[in-house]
Amino acid sequence: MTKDAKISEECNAVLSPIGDALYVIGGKWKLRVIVALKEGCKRFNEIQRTIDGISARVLSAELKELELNGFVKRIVHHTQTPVVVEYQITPYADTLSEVLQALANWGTMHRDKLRKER
Amino acid sequence: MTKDAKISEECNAVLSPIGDALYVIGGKWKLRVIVALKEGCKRFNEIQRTIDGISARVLSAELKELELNGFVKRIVHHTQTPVVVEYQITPYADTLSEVLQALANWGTMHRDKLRKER
DNA sequence: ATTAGTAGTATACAAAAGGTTAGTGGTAAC
DNA sequence: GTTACCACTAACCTTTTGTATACTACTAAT
Repeated sequence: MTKDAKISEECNAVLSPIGDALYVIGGKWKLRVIVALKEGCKRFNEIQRTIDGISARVLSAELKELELNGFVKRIVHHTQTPVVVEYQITPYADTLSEVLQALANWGTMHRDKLRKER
Repeated sequence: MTKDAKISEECNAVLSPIGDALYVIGGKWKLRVIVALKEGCKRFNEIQRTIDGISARVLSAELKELELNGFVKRIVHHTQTPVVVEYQITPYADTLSEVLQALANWGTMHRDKLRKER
């Protein structure tokens, strides 16, 4: 096996799961929406107010994708009019806690580093 | 303090560091490039061959950004012509190991789950 | 009666990200 | 002598992502 092929093989053992992960939770908003739901947001407008800068159109699309991937459950309460819609995180979303923790830790560390450098 | 304001405050304590992290290492390619370099890739074309689907134009841009953020060092060897360029990961890139590990673990788990569901 | 809130969708547009193709100027292998 | 490798870059195009505005249809507060 050539050197290149060996590197490539080892690489892909790490690259492809990371690719799989980024495929579902990558992008600007997905993790943020999950965090917002985790922290107790349930209603559409509540989520939008919490996540700075997200538009209704994008939030709507993100919620749909997250539902498709099993992170979120959409519950419609027909008990009264107008309809009340509630979004719940599923237990599967909890499997992301390590990823979220690692990202939050690193983000905090990185910001501190930038502050000291200036 | 209202309920919404409280949720919002707690949320942002987690959301803003995650936002900071995604700002520098978010996007389709950054983490992949870092992994490739970590695993021993050093040369431009070698990296491009390893990361499936990346174009020279995009790789070039990603490497520049990574250099700017202190993850990568670009070293030009003028010893011979044509010039040989080497990319090295910096120790700062190692601070990402927890994030990478968490993502790779989750990606592996997620793929297994999808395989079983089908 | 007006205003705001609910949970979105439709439309149109702008910006960002990424892909494709071609090309540089040299060297080294077939 | 043709081809391929090296490390890119420029120009151009497409796709993705996001923004802004308006709208629905109903309720509750001012």
